[in-house]
Amino acid sequence: MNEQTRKRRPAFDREKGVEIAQRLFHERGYDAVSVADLTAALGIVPPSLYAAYGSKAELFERAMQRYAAEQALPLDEIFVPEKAPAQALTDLLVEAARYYTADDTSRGCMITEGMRADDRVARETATRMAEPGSDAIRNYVAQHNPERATEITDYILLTLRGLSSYACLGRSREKLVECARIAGKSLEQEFAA
Amino acid sequence: MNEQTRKRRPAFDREKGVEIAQRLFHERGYDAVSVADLTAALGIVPPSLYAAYGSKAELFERAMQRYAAEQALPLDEIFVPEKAPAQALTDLLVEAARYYTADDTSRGCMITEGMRADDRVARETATRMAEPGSDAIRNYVAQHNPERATEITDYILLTLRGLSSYACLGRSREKLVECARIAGKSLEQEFAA
DNA sequence: AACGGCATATAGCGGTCGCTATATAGACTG
DNA sequence: CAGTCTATATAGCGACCGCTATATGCCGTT
Repeated sequence: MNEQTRKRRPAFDREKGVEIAQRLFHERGYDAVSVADLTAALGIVPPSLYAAYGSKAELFERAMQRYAAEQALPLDEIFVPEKAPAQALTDLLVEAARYYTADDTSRGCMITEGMRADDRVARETATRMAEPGSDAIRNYVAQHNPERATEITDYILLTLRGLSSYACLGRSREKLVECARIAGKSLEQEFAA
Repeated sequence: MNEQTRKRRPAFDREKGVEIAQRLFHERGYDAVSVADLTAALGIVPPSLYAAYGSKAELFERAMQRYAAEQALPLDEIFVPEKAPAQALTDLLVEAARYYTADDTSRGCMITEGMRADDRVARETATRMAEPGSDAIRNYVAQHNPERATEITDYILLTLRGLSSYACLGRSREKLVECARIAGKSLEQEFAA
């Protein structure tokens, strides 16, 4: 019948494809996005996706790298020396609350949520991507309170997970920011002692 | 060939099936447990599962009800009148930390984690199951600090989600309990003011 | 003992999953 | 222009998904 559909279209934009995949994976999570969803969103067919990215998991990794490069919390700006540690870490939580609610459809932290994927490879990718951020927080805390560094860092990371999870439930930005502020009050006591 | 395999086995224990399903769903989450996993664990074939429970989603609901009945935090014991509110709520967080790490293979809160399932029906079931607990906490907080009840309750619920999420990552009971204690320090300030 | 009802069994439905073998169209090189 | 190479297209692989039509063995009733 309509043989013109076989007409080959021009090569698609790889980087644009990663951007679209990033949005999809962030909105729904690795497991809930199928290769069919991805190819439909990218306007291509499966062999093109595999030729360009290798696999769904590798495309996820590229999407995560793009996310980490563009959406990471600005730790450098938050951890400035002239700021009191408790204030800086509270700012970190509040800023996270804002980041996690910046987009109504892509809520929470893509890396944090990726660590809970059902797919083992995706989970390990996300866990690996999370390490630099965790290390940066741990290092900062250790500079100001080496004795309680582990405990305080765990508290921060746990609260960040709470913020991301709460954001994914659709809770408002105001709610999250208020929770971040309350969580920050514990830090004042930790650094005052 | 071996026609004796057709021999029908005695009826299986429905309640025992719910117990096994509860463990599986808690360990891996709704989406990651297939009907084949369930029937294999129960030692039955799919038609028996559907005859007994209706569907995977309905078996999940029964498993959740069993979990809520057996594993719910003892709010009655924690919210005793003679305890200071900040202390009671800190106890709640610490007790949650212990509950969420009671079993090495079934970590976190089954209801909390169920609220993030990919399947819409399972998610709504979990969300519905979570309401009584949230309401009980909100009522307790409102009795002691009506002006800040919403904010404090959100902070508690968010921290509980953080604890559950951290537990699912395999973090130790000691880590979780310490985080719960740190989180509790914010509450002292909230109720002192 | 005969029988009806039901929970089991076998077998397989239509659908989706991630992924790929093969063919062909277009771009680049000589 | 002819030839080569790559990225597209069609079509479909085997595996698994939740679920079920149908047949049969067992039990309780009479």
